Amino acid sequence: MPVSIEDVAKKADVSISTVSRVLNRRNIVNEKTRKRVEIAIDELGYRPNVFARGLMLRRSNILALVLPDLHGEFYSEIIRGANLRARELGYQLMISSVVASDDGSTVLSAVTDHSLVDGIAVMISEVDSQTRTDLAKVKTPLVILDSDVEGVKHDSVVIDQRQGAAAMFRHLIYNQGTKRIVFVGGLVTNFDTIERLAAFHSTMDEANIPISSNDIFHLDYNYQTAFELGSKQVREWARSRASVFAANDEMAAGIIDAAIELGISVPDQLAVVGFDDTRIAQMTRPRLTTVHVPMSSMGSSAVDLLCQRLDDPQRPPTKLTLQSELVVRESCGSDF
Amino acid sequence: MPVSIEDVAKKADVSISTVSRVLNRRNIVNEKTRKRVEIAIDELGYRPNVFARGLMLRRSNILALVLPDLHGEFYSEIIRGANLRARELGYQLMISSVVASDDGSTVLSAVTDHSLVDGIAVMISEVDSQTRTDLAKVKTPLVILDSDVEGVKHDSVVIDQRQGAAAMFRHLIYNQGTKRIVFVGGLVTNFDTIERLAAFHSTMDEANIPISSNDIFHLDYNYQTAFELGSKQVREWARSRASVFAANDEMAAGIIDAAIELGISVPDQLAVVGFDDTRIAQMTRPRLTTVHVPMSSMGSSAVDLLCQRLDDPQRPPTKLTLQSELVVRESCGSDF
DNA sequence: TTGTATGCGTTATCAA
DNA sequence: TTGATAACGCATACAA
Repeated sequence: MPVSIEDVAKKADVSISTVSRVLNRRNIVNEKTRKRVEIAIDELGYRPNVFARGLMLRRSNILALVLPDLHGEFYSEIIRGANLRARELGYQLMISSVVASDDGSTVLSAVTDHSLVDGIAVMISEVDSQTRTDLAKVKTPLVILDSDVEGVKHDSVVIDQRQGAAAMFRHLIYNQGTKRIVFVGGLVTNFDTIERLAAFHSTMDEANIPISSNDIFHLDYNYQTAFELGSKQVREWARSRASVFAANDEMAAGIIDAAIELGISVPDQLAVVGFDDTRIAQMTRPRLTTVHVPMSSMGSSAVDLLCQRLDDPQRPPTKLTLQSELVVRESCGSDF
Repeated sequence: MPVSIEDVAKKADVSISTVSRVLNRRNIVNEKTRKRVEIAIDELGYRPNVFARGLMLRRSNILALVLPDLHGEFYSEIIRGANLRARELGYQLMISSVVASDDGSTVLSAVTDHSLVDGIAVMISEVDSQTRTDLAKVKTPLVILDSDVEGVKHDSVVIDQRQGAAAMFRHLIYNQGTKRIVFVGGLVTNFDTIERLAAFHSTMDEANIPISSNDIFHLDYNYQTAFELGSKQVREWARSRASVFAANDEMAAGIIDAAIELGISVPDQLAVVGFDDTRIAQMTRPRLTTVHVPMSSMGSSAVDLLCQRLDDPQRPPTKLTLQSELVVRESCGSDF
């Protein structure tokens, strides 16, 4: 049933090599016979068999994107960016995500098992040594997204979150006159949280504001848990005129809703800011002051880097740093 | 560099057929030699070449998921469900999405070009005849998501939205006493919109409430446009105690925010309901009354159907209907 | 400019 | 229970 290169050759009355040439290096083949072959290809609806071709070329034109989770706007934007760019460059994208039970190694193997992918973009948010050693073993071109796995000489795309976070803290401190900032982050082991926490400490130091360890919370990036935390804490926070820095927009939204439910006005009585600048940021009331993270660019850049390496394997490892940017909207207030 | 089945054979001092047998039909091979082969495989870190194997088996264990867009919670949940199930069943998932400029055919060809996928799940929201004829040509196992392409005898997964939408309209009419419902849908050509509009008409007929054509709007499923529409219309709607049915949660959120911005209370002065039950539904204030659509089930069911067909190509075409369900929360009010 | 022949790494058939 | 060998569909070095 499937039509092969041989069928085309027969129909066009040429050899299979000629057909192959028409398909690949069009130039060296005679204008007339080329036409004939092309017609045959068209009429037969011939499509080269990817397996056979892959066997020769050792290329599939498939890229893999491995994400820690598929939940939420953040990841879907990365997928979107990656997918778009991949198509532009003539690649297909395979998606994989870590299931709860997985550890880093499972994921990688899940993808590398399919030796067919030409390259893999992996987002690593939790950096443990297991993942690190696993990664070192991979021979397929690899791009690390988000976090930076030291000692592994792969390409990577990272966000300069320290700078974005610092801009946010400074805005809160110097423009809004905040004297106390509550930090609501993700897990302690989460790379993003670590980075933002670092920015938190340095900026507060710089402003000579002490940080109470009671003002640092580690949640899970979800609306619901943030809402629950907010329900308990929001009164006290408001009383001391604190500002709340949530490490993503969802948690910010959760805290805002908790505050409103308790009759505390945001931003008048409590400033709450987010991170990422997902669409949620414009859907809350007040709209979120947040830090814009170029999510879809992360995806497309990862694909770019991957393709560049495929074109030139000798290329020295590149670390691409994307900027994050403070976006001031309403939730941080402007007059207290 | 890549270790082949021959290397393993040499190391284990057997023929390649024995190695192959160990890999596939373990039973017919002697316990001792099997052990030897397995050790060799392990030590060499051998992984069968997917291309060569695919060439023989005509199977890649890759499924494709083609979506009209990658924006938003709705699609990402479908991807999530599909991805999870695919992994459970030992498949990898390839994602493709329609870019704005694409028509239906481009998408399909983009995937089918890679003759390597074992099956394709396509979500079709806009049904035009072009897509229809294109689909008919595809010989790869196909599952149609969401809409129902008549005359094409493929498997499909659809949502019983009429029933969910009808439940919503009835709730509005009989429980909430609404006398006027404003319908805010997507494009006129959009399958979901068509279905829900049908439910709208029949339920209103059933209740003997006339529908003014001025009360039917066709937007684009986005927050922003809904917000803009709301900003213009919301006063008038509230004045006549209308209820607003938005065809997805995002638009409902947009309208609610527009209302609130104009000092109109939801649901006290205006009831607004959504559709889909994405996470947004719980993040608005008031929380959205909406219709739950089993998004991740759509994804996983599509994968299921695909795999079932792969196992049994003769199987008669199956149409799987997933139920939608009214979820009453706060935005529809309960006392007017 | 075109055709012939070889090999890519598997699985499957058939003999041993 | 094992091994030799023929496909699978394609790209390519080499010959014509």
